[in-house]
Amino acid sequence: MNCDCDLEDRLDPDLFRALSDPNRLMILSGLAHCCDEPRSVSEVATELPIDISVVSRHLSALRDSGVLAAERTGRSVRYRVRYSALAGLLRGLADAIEGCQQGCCGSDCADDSGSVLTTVGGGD
Amino acid sequence: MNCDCDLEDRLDPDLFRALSDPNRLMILSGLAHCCDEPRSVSEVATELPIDISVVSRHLSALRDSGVLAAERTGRSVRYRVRYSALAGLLRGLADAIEGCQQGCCGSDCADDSGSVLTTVGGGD
DNA sequence: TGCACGTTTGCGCACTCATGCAAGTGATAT
DNA sequence: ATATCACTTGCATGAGTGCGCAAACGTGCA
Repeated sequence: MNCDCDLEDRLDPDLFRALSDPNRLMILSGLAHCCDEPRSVSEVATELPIDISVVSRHLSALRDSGVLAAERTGRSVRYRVRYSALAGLLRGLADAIEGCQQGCCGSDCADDSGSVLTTVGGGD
Repeated sequence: MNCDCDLEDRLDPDLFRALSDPNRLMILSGLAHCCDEPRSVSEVATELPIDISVVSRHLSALRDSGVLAAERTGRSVRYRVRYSALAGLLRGLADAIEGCQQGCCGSDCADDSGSVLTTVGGGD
């Protein structure tokens, strides 16, 4: 597919996988409301009904997928949300998706090119 | 948390769950490059190395999560990408995340309000 | 009515994953 | 050095999921 929208490169299963668990989303939401103020593992764990070892694993998963950043201070590890990176990823994905709709790809799929024009603005 | 960014409402585990499988993402990417031209289950299945019954299940999952729209024409079911809905969801989520960073929430987390200003522009 | 086609669903299997507990690691304080 | 604190890492278990095969379902055609 001769397309310039880079959609398949932006569709990362690992990122969505990290965001597919309710407890991980609660962790992300809680950290996001901290206004860039980092939180330690034990602080995050106090707000959740799961074992602190599980929280540690969830935080590591969110860090590995690029959602959170970790920083060691003394004997505690403080996590914070990578706001700009995450928002940028989501916006880039939104742009790539809408770019595909407007016919960025070549001739392999657009077997009737007129439909592109007739459906602009009328979709979902 | 007295926050007006609606972050936890936008963080839907089911949506991310639907996007967490590589084969489902290949289906979505393939359909997105069709420029709003619907594809039937069997047409989608020809481009994937998995059984058509599995493809049918994947398409249903993507439809249930709001990513795809389905329409029956004769004895075939044609799926298409809900470009605007999906892009809008992602942009709304990006806005909500960045809104949290800039201190939309109240006093429960921002225990030193000065850090909000000093970290603007210097994040991740 | 009978048949062919496209799609969906039941079922079993293999695999992944979230969870809790316990043990291990690293850093600080006494 | 020893103890304590914060976090991480095996390990086992139960739940969830992707997969293929076969049967069922729905639709259109002869």
